[in-house]
Amino acid sequence: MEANVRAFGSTNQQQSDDEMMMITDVRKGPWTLEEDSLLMNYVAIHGDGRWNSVARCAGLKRTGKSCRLRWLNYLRPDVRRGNISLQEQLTILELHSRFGNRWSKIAQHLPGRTDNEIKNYWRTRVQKQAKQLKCDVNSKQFRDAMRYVWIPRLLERIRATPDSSAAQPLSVSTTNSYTDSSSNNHNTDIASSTSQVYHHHHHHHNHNHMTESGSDPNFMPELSGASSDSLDPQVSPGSDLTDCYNYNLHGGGGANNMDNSQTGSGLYPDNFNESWNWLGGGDSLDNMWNDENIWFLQQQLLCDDI
DNA sequence: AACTCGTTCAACCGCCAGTTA
DNA sequence: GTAACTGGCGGTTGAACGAGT
Repeated sequence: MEANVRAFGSTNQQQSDDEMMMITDVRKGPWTLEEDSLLMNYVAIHGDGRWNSVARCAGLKRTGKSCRLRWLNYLRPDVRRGNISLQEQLTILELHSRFGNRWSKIAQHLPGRTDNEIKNYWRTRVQKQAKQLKCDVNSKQFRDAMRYVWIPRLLERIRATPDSSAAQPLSVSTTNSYTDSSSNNHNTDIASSTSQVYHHHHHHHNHNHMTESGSDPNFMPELSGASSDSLDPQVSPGSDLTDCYNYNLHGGGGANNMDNSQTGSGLYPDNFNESWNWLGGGDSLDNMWNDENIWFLQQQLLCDDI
């Protein structure tokens, strides 16, 4: 699995990486326990930054970039990995609508989360749903789906969730303890030190029956004040956005702004209803845009100005 | 049991902007 | 001014895993 690969390339940067490594073999691939230990110990003493120097002085046959990535995404003390809370999901959706694929910008508003994790979340969860809806993740249809469905439903779920009832044991490492993180490994032979890969899987399908609502077309700008910065981290029992789909556009008898006139106008793909219906559900869809919800949004606006 | 397939996520790559000599 | 260096970013890849058959 591990690979000692002679670095090569045509750019100046890659050449500099080569030179930094004294034209020796550069290790690539998963980090070993020993490498993590070397890096953590070095950073603990000397601090981070100057990553090429870190790699060299710590005795790691890694590029500075690799060390930086490992530290930022895995080893640093405040990194959080694992289940993404409802608030975090909400924040990601909202911030992505504002910033697009500027993952680091989004990550700034999610303490402990890395741009890499948010990017992975988006690609694996959100883009998957776009694919199921047979629309492009950047399409208006999909943006509207987020605006009118996911975000209202997330808000509803957040509101409906007592402070701790939605929280599952945080399956993330909140410290840089190698023991903590490795304890989450699945079938990883730590002793072999050939890989130290953390895996966790979300297989929650906690299909709550929530209300859904259509909403003000200006919803997103108003919601733009929301930020997880001001919210306690919670862990969603299901970070999969499908949890938010559990409703029936036409069933359940609820009012819905995504009515036939909209779906028939090309705003939503032909299979839109089917894409939602596969999740089941059938709740009342009205009342989302009631005073309480507006109040909730206003509170979020007050909490943070991004 | 063995195989295929889909999902997840750690880690890599190329590019670029900022900094330094 | 500029070439080299460094770090940050977004896109992509592929190994590991679970589920399904």
